[in-house]
Amino acid sequence: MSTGATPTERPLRRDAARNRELLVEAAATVFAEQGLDAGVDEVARVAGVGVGTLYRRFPTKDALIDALVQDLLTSVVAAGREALARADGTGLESFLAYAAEHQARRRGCLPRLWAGDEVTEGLRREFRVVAAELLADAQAHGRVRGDLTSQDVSVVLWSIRGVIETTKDVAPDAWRRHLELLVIGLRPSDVRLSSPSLTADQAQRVTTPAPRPR
Amino acid sequence: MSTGATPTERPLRRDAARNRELLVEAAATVFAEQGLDAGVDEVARVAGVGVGTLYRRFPTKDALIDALVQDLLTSVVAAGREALARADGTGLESFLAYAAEHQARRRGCLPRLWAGDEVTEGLRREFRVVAAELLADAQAHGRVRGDLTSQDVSVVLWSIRGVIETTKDVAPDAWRRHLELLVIGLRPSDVRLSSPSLTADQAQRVTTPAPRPR
Amino acid sequence: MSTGATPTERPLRRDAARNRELLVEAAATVFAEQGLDAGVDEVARVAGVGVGTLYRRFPTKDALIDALVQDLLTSVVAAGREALARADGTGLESFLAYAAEHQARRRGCLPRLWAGDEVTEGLRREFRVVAAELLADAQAHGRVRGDLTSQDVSVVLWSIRGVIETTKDVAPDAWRRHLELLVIGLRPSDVRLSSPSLTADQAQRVTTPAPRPR
Amino acid sequence: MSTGATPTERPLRRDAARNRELLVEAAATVFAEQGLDAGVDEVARVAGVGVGTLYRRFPTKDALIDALVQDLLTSVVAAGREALARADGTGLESFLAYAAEHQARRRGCLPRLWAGDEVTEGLRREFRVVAAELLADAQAHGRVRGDLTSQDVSVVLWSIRGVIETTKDVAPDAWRRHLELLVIGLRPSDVRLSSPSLTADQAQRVTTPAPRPR
DNA sequence: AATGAATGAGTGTTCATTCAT
DNA sequence: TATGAATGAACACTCATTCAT
Repeated sequence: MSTGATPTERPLRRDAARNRELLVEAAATVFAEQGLDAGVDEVARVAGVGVGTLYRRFPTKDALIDALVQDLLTSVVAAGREALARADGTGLESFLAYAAEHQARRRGCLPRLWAGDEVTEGLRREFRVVAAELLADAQAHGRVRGDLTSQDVSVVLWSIRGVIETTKDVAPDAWRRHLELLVIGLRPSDVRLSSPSLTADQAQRVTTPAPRPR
Repeated sequence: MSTGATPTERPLRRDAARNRELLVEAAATVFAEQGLDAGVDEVARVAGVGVGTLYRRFPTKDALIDALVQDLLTSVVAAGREALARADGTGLESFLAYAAEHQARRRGCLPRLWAGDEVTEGLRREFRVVAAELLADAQAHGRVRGDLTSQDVSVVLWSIRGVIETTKDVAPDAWRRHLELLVIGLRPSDVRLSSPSLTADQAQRVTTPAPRPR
Repeated sequence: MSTGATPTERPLRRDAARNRELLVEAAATVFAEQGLDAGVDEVARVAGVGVGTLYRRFPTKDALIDALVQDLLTSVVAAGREALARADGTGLESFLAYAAEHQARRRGCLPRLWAGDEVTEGLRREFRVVAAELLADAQAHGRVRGDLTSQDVSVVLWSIRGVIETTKDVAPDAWRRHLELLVIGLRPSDVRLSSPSLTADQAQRVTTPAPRPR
Repeated sequence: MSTGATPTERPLRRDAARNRELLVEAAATVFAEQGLDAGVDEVARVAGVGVGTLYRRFPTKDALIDALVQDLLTSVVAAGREALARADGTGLESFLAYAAEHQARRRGCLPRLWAGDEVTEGLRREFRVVAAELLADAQAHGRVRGDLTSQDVSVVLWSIRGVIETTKDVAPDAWRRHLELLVIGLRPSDVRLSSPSLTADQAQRVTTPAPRPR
C-alpha cells in the first residue's frame, strides 16, 4: 500500500544502503592501504560513521571482508559470463584482463579472495566453472595451448595477485605487462611443459580453508 | 670459515648461534603455517626456547622476520652470481627457478620479502643488480626478448609470490608450471608489448617502504 | 475508573497506555528469562514496538526496571492492607504467601526489588509499615513469636527471593514448601534466638542504595 | 637437583601462586561490591596486577568466577564431610551454619554458585551427596522432620543466598537469625507440609544450566 | 645467559541511549 | 508519534615487549 512500486521510496533504507556503500568503499580503501589488519575503527572513521553502524551492517569484521570478496567475485564471474557469450575464442583473454583489473581495484581483500570463508566459496565455484568454459572456447579456436587446464587459468590470476600486492600504489598498472607476457606464454607452442597442472581437487582445496582452525 | 679456530674458547657463542638457528627455523615454519600474525610465543615454543631468549637474539619481531628475509635474499643473490658466472645466456632461467624455489621454501616471509625494512633494502639492491646482469646476458644470447627490462625480472618473482601464497601447502609446486609458461612468454617474439615496463625508480620505491608510517 | 469517559477524544493516550503495558509485560518476561542484563532491544522486540517507543515511555532502562518494581511493590502493599483488614492474626501468613507469589511471578526484577532506585523507596517504606502492622496483629493473636521484629518479616521475603532466583523455571513453586517450613519456625516456641534482629535503621539502609555510586 | 624438597623454593612459581591468590581475593572483593558485571580491569587493578596477568592465570572471566565457586564449594563439601564424621545428628545444623558463613564471605560469586559452569557441576554433585548423608544422620537422631528431603537442604542454602545478596555489607550477619528460625522450622513437628519437595531430578536441573545458551 | 611471568596498549564487539526520518 | 538506524563509551581478551628471578 505505502511501499509502492517507485524505487525512490523507503526513507531510512536509503540512508542505510548509503552507509553500507560508504562502509564497503572505506573498507576497500583502508584495507588496500594498511592491509586487513587495519582496525574496524579506522574503517568506520573513513566511512564517516560510528563503529556501531559498521556492526549493524556487518556482524563481524570477517563479514565485512567477505562483502568485499563477494563484490569482487560477483563482478568477475559476471564478466566471465559476458565474455563467454562472444564465443570467438577471445573471451578468455579479455576475461583475464577484466579480472586482473578488478583485483587491482579491490586489492584490499586479495589475501581473502582465493581462500575466504565458506560464504564466498560458492562464488569461487562459479568462477571455476566459467573459467573452464572460457578455456574450452579459447582452445577450440586455437588461441591457447591445448594442454592447459582450467586450473591454469586460476593460477594466472593468483600470479597477478602477487604482482598487485607487491606493487601496490607505487605502480598500480604493473600487472598489465605481466599479463601480456603471460598470455604470450599461453599461446599454442611446440615447447613441452614438464610440470603438471594442479588437479581440480587441489584447486578446490586451495580455496576451501579448513573449517575454522579455532 | 670466519667463526674462528679456537673451539673451546667461546662456548656461549656457539649456543647462541645454535639458538639463533633454531629460532629462525621455527619462525620460518610457524610463519609459513600461520602467517606473519602468528605470535612470538608460538615461535619460541616451536624453537624450544623461552620468549626472553628470542628477544635476546632479535630486538623485535620485525627483526626476526627481517632475518628470514635476509637469509632468503642472501642465498638468492648468491645463486644469481653463480648463474651469472656461466655467461651462456641460460643463467637468467636457472636463477628464476632457483629464486622461486627458495621463495617457496621460505614462504613465511613473503609479505615482507619485497617490501621489508631498511635493513634488508641493501640486499634487494644487490638483487636488482644481479637481475640486470643476468637479463643482459640472456638478451645477449638471444634467449629472451630484447625489450625486457630488469624490472620485468623482479615482476616474475612477484608473480610467483602470488602463486605460492595462494597455493600454500595444498600444492607447493604449483609455481613450477606457472614459471614454465611465463618463461615461454619471455622468449623473443614478434608480438609487441603495449604496456610499459616499470621504471627503475618505481621498482625501487616498491621495495622501499615509507620510513615507518606511524 | 479514572481514565475518563470521553472515548474518542484522547486516542493517543490509550495507545500510549497500551504500549506501556506491552512494554512492562515484555520486560517482565525477558528479564525473567534472561536476567536484567538482557538488552532493551530484546524487550522492545518482544513488546512488538521499536526501541524509540520504549524510550518515549521510560527515560532509561533503569526506569523500566523501576516500573516493574513499582507494579510489584504496589500490589504487595495493597495486599498487605487487605490482609490487615481481617485483623484476626492470620493476615501476616497470607500476606507472606501473596508477596512470595508475586515475587515469583515477577522474578525478572528481583535483583532490584529490595535495593532499587530512590523512586521506589517510598513504596518500600509503605511495605515496612504494613509489615509491622501485620506482625503486631499476628503477635497480638499469638500466632507468631513475640520476639520477632518487622525486619524479620522482610528477611522472610528476601530469603524467598533466593529460592526463586535459584530455582527459576525449573521449579517455580519451590518457594512454597520453603515458606511453609519457615512459617513453622516463626510460631511461638520456647527456643531462644541467639542472633539479634536487624535494626530498623539497617533494614532501611539495605534497601536505600548509596545515591548512585558513579 | 635444584627444585629440591624444601617447600620454600621455586622462585617464579611462588610469585605466580601469590598473584593467583591476589587475583582470587580481588575478584571476591570486587564482585561482592559491584556484582559480577564488574570489569576485569577493576579486578586486576585491585589485585595490583595488569590484566594480562589475570588472563595468564584464568583463560576467561568465567574461569575466574568459577575459581571462586570452586573454592567455596570445595570448602563447603569438606566441612560437610567433617560434620558427618560426628555422626551424632548435629552435623546437619553445623554444616548449614558453616555453608552459610562461607556463602556470606564469598558472596561475590553467589549468582553462579548454584547455576555455574559444567566445570563446577561435579562439586555440586558432591554437595548433594554430603547433604543427603547429613540429613539421614539428623533424621536418624530425630533432630529434624522425617519428611524432609535432601533437596530441602539445598533450598535452605538458596534461601540464605537471598538474604545475603539483599543485605550485603549493611548487615552481613542477617542470615544468622534467619537460619535459626528456619532450623526451628525443620524440627520434628505435627504440622503437615502441604507443598511437595523438589524432586532430585529438579534439583539437579536447577544447577545444571543448558549447555551454553549461545 | 635463559626463562617465562608480567605488562598494558590495542582489538573486535556490544548495548544503552539519541535522533533523523 | 513511532521507528530503528546511528552513536561511541565500555568491555573481554590478545600479544609484542620488558624484567625479575
